[in-house]
Amino acid sequence: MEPDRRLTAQGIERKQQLLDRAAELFAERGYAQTRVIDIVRAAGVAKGLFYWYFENKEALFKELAQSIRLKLRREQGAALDADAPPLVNLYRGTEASVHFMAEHSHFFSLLEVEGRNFTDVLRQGTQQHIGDMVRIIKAGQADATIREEDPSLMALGVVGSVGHFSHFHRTGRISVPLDDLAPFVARYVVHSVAADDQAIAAALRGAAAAAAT
Amino acid sequence: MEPDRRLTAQGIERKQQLLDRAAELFAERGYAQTRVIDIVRAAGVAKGLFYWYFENKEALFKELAQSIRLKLRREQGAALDADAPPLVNLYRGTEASVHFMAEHSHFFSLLEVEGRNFTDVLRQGTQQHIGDMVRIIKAGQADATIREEDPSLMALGVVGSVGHFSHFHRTGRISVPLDDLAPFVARYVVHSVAADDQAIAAALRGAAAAAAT
Amino acid sequence: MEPDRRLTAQGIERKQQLLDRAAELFAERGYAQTRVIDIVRAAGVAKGLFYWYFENKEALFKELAQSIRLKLRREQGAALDADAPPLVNLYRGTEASVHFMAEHSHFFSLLEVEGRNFTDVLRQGTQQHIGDMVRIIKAGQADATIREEDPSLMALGVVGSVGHFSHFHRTGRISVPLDDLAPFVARYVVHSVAADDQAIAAALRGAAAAAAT
Amino acid sequence: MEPDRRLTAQGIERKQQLLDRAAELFAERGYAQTRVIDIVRAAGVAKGLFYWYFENKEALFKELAQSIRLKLRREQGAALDADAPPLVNLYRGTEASVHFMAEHSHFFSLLEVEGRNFTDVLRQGTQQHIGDMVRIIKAGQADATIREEDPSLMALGVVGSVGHFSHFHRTGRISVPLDDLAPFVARYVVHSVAADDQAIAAALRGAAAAAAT
DNA sequence: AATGAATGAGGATTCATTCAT
DNA sequence: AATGAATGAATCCTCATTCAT
Repeated sequence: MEPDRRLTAQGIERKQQLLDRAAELFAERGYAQTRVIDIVRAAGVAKGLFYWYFENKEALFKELAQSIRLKLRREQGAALDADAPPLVNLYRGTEASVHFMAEHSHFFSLLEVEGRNFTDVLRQGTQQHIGDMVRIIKAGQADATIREEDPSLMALGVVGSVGHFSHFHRTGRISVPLDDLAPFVARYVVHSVAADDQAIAAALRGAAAAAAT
Repeated sequence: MEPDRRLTAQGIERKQQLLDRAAELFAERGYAQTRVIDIVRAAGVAKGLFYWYFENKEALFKELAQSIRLKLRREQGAALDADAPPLVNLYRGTEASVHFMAEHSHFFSLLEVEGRNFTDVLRQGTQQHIGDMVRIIKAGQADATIREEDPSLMALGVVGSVGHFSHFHRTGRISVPLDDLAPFVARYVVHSVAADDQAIAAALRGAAAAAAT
Repeated sequence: MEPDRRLTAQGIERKQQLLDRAAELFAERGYAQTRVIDIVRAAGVAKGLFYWYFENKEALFKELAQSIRLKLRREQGAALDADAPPLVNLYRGTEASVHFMAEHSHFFSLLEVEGRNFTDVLRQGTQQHIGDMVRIIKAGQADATIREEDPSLMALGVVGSVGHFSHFHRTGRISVPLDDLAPFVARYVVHSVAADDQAIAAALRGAAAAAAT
Repeated sequence: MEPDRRLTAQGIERKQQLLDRAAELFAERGYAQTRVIDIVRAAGVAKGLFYWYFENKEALFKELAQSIRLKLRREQGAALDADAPPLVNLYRGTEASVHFMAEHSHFFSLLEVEGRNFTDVLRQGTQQHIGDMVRIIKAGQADATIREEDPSLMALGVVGSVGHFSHFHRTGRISVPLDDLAPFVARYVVHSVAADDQAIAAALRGAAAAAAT
């Protein structure tokens, strides 16, 4: 009816259970194919209880969206280091992103499966990420290590590659272990945007050095 | 039960009507949110007729999938030229693909929205495309114009980039006109996989020459 | 609309085809489970043609009922011979009935399956048969070869036995060949109604003698 | 999907309500002519509840079949007494069966109307009954009170007679009161199978003596 | 808080019948 | 006469949501 009640510790846990199970099921089968009864069963509670914690199925979905939004936002800043050379930063950020997306494959599956209903989250989520990328790319163009093309397009290219490789890894299309895949993707995007052979060589050296620390 | 009948010209047209309207509606709202009655209304026929042409809703969906698969395959073959240097082939194939996907954004929206239900189509559809890419990449590695990395991964990178840029274009995230975007993407993937500056320069020159013909 | 038209020879044949196929299918699966399309397919004609010959599905059924009614009536008188001793008559009539029902198992299956819709046929059909039986039984009671019980009940017993054994034979429950079954049933009903051992012995002797002719 | 839940007393009652109403309606109009909504209306509950208790319409039907089967089996065991002389046992069993079938005419109408769909139930249900009969008949042949004929055929004859007389009584063809009909049928089947006059006389005496207890 | 029974709107599918050719 | 495409009423079943306990 108007679930907005103050919850006990137990209640919070229960609710989280429901959210988590729902996220899994939505990611697996999609929103429409997941019945409320599937969710409550997975969470081991009675059907009626669902409506104690959530107004309805859609409300749960929105809450899920909100929580994903938060999670993404929290993690994002961490990956980049403003002081490193742009291409090295790009390399390391990419490597980190691939790892991050693999760890939360769950959420990203859901985002993909129900992308239509997550338009805003996807926009907002990538918005910031892309903004970061654009800044790095512009810096690289300034010191001539990144080639002169529309920075926004290149940023989309980078973000897209990370997303795609992660997707393929998540869905079993790529069987290469994550620890090999992440540096591969990093090299891949560096090549995609770098100005020339020299810039590439320097970036890879820099990344190796940073990793050695 | 049995729709597999031989159809008259009129019948083929009617059936295509239904397929087209369904594709539109599925792309707009998704499979589950599209009722059979919505499809027949959009096509201007009675509900019962749907079942004259299709076994059921799912069968129509599969036929749609099949037709997309065919379209892709047909187009892909045409784009490539076995005799050209690998990187030039890659360039031109990429450019063509971006155009093709933009022209059929309809279908590709559907593929994305209902990807989960198209798993097999997507697999099979991209399978061949990726196979072509792998072959090109291996040829490039043989003549040292493409760098030495796992060819399958690089192929996925190329195919993924095309897909992602197309998606961004389709969803309005990219406002650059298609005639500028396609060569940009082609350059982008050439950079992603090329062995060195020299190979890139040669490829771009080759592509320009071919285009001038 | 108003199929009552004068039919050509071809037309009569076609119509009979439809009736025959329908009878088979109704007997196999029942009326409701038989679709019009099943009937026309079995008869090898187009669906629309059905309605040229019959007002609708129910009308066909009624015509079928009518034709069964006629067939039964025509056959019935033939089996009995007024001059023979009652028990011999009973014996021979029973034997003949078992054969007759086996030959037309088709119709009887239909009668059973759709008994509810054949109430009148069943009534009328058995009415006469039972009437004949009652007459025989009364004759037997008059000459003390059949025991003194309600003649109608005994007649029902005899008719019921014939029907039941035929049914079991038709449905494969009885694997005894028809030429053994028929005399068995005849003996069985003679025992059921005969007054005493002596009457039975005489009847069996009489039947054997008649058969020898 | 899953109805197999443990039910509360209330639930059992509700479910029985549905079963009973369904049995009535099926017997009246037949399975196909009875809509789910007719059943729930007759039971005074909402449509959806039907599917809480039953997987689907067919499942209810099968459960009905099962319950009839059980009822028959239970009753049949009770009617027979292993120690009595075979023909007496036959007499008494027959009498009891006629009463039983009259009391549950409901179910038996259903069995007849939907016999085609109850094939397995009918088989299994009568299987045991006939098995019992065969045993009795063999015992009777052993002590020479039942004539030497195929025991299975005779058993079918006995069971058939009971069924047929019950049917005629149920459908109003026989107006004799049940308390007169039952002994008549018992006498009838005794005559059908007995070896000779002496055996019959003994059986009738035995049955009368047992009834006097 | 918790349960699970109860409700009913919504949507897919079937099939007798009609109709244009 | 004949065809097979077209129609839509009828019916089964699903599932989100509500409710009594």
